[in-house]
Amino acid sequence: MNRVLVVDDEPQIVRALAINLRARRYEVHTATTGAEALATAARNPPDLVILDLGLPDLDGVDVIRGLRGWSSAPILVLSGRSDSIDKVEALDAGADDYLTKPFGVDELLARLRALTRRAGSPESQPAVQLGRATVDLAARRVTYTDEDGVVDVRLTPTEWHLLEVLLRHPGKLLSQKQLLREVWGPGYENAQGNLRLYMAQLRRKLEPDPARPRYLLNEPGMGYRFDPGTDVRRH
Amino acid sequence: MNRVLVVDDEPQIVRALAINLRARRYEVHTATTGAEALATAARNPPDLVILDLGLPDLDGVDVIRGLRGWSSAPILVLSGRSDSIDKVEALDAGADDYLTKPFGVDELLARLRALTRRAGSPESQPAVQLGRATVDLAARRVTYTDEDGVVDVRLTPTEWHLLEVLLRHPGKLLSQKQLLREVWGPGYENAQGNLRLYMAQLRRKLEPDPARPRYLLNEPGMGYRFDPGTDVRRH
DNA sequence: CGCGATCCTGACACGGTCCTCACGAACACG
DNA sequence: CGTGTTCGTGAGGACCGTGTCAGGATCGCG
Repeated sequence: MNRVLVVDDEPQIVRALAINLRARRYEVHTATTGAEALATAARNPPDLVILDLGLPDLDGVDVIRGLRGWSSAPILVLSGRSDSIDKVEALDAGADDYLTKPFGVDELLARLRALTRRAGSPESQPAVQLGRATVDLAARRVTYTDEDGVVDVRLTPTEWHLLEVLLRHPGKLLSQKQLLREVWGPGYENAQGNLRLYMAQLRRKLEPDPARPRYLLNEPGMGYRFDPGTDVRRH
Repeated sequence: MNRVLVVDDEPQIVRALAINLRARRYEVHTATTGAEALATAARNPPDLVILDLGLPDLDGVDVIRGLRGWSSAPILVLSGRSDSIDKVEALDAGADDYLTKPFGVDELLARLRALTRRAGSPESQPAVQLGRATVDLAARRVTYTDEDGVVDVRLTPTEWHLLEVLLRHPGKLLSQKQLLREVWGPGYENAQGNLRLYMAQLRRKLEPDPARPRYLLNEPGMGYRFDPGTDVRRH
């Protein structure tokens, strides 16, 4: 929940933002053109996008549409133009916020917090229990309480990303395509063998009995779902 | 998903916003003080809040906290002050957007659309009841409330597809051809045996008495219909 | 350059799902 | 009462999706 894509045609602005964000524990990827932005986003699907509208190759609105085609990550638009029409177009194309230059870094960071807060809202609780395993989304940490003490469980980046997507939609069934798009980006939608493999690894590391999963469930032909053990049904 | 609470101490601004919003089919409630805002919100829980920070009685941030205590509706803050510190405080207190006066109405409306778009997407839970069975289309999950607790019911992909088509047209009669074309695609329009089989499976899994269906009904020679159980005992 | 961790691909066994076929029941009609 | 049609139900085999393992490619790092 902290991978940010920064897109701006002025390298010094990108650098400045990246430094600020990395200091706040964000994982930052950058791009200076629209095409590069879409390619980078596909390779490392972001949880958050900071997008300058004045790009040399593509119209900013087209970049928004390109991202919205497969990602639902919040998009914060930066722009030098303060015309009302530009803002309306960008927001209606799928952007979530619009900030005109020059801006204060404090304000930018506050708006990013507001966006991530809402994007991750359904899961306001930072720690999720899977039997004996405890997943702390905020701290990025998994512990397993064995018979004699707590043990740290190490997850690879891809395992984290997959687990995060599942845990963010408790009880909801996610199709293979959805999962592949979220974690590996579009273009990997047919790499189902991949998904099976990482699901198996997650089960091996988290489930009490990996052979018969209780939390990371599969519905044949449909997809996967995270079933919180004793959950409060809501509607 | 369209009830808006407008809070501003200047009545003419409230009036102007209310007119604009009502013209766009929003249901508008208003308040001119912080206390009144909290009271009105409690009486008519809003889906969206437009809040001016310069209120006479309460600090705006306190109003935000008061709302956030029980509501997760998006809050858009209006303010005459453009200081960075004010924005950061409001956003970190739980506001979702911050707009400084003077502002364009177009921009305000576009920001409202962006907020409702994101807040409204995870909701809209269309849970359909079929007697003791509950079908959650969004989560793709079916539960059956037995004498002793809730049991998960597993449906195969084709069963889901067929059920989905039926539930999307409540009470409407659908011919065999329509159903076959929708679920199996064109070319299978004569495989009526197929349809009978899967209808039987759905009834076995969902109906209280599969031999005498109450929800998944057949009209001989015509087709099938989903009767949303208004508990009309027919005989 | 070597080493470890991570990521991806291919292959196989198993279980579930899908479809076809066949038969009995209910009903309308002459 | 016989006949035809339509619907419900059961059983069987072909096929697809899933879990799992092994092995190679790639990347980061000392």
